[in-house]
Amino acid sequence: MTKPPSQPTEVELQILRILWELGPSPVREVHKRLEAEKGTNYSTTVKMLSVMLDKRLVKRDEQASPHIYRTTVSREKTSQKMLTDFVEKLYAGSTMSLVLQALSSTKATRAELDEVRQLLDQMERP
Amino acid sequence: MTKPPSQPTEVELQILRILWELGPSPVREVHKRLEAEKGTNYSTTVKMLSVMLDKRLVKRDEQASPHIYRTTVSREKTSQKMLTDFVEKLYAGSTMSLVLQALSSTKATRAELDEVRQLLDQMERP
DNA sequence: CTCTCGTAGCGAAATCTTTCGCTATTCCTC
DNA sequence: GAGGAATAGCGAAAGATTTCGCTACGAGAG
Repeated sequence: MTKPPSQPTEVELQILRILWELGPSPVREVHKRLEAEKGTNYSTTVKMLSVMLDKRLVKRDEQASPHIYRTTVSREKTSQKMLTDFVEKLYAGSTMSLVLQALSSTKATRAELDEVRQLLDQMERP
Repeated sequence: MTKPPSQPTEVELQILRILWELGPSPVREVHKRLEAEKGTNYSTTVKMLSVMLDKRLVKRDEQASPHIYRTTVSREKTSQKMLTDFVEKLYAGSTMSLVLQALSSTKATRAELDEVRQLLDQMERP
């Protein structure tokens, strides 16, 4: 229970994504989405949320009549952490390797490319 | 068994990494590394390799006296696939969002930045 | 007040992944 | 050839994650 908080699991991440998108919501709303994505039972959603509550991935307002769940972790922090982990596992920690691979395997509009260029320039003057 | 081939699991990936690094190797060699990383038993390594054999993640030469295992998937293909999946799950499929986040959260040398610039330029002329 | 429906909570089953004990089998070494 | 060490192979336990059935409670309708 008090382990080093590891990565969210598959379903946990799915739920986090739904909550990030919807904002604080009752189980019912989360369930609607989850069911649409994978056809699982309402009980499953309730249970998963309770598991996530234990892990402190979400918290809830029990005052509100249908309890309202909200994430305790931001999308940015979470994806940052997962990204770091991902880079560590697959690119031996080299973020640049990942960037190069990501870029070279995707199409991008002129505007997007410019945006990246701008960021690169910005990185050069601290 | 005949499911859509999903992502390699944690340990599977660890073993793939070892094999990518060492090249084709007997269990013993893989085990040395794995044990160093997480102190598991020799039997575990054998079993994991056999599971991975079932999943076609590795193949082996049974002629050679200690059997020789080798990956069936390249590091590039695999990381590409995992990257796509990752982007899908966390950035709603937008590779550019990932690139931006990755860049903005890392330090890079001048040379590395230039390398990225070069790639960007290249992407602009089809 | 009683019924019904939406909401909550659990425990336990199902699934997957990881780990290892025990048993062969092979192959040196003496 | 006998004994010992390295190599293989399983099946089953241990763990982790996901799923759901069944029960209970509370609020509003009749």
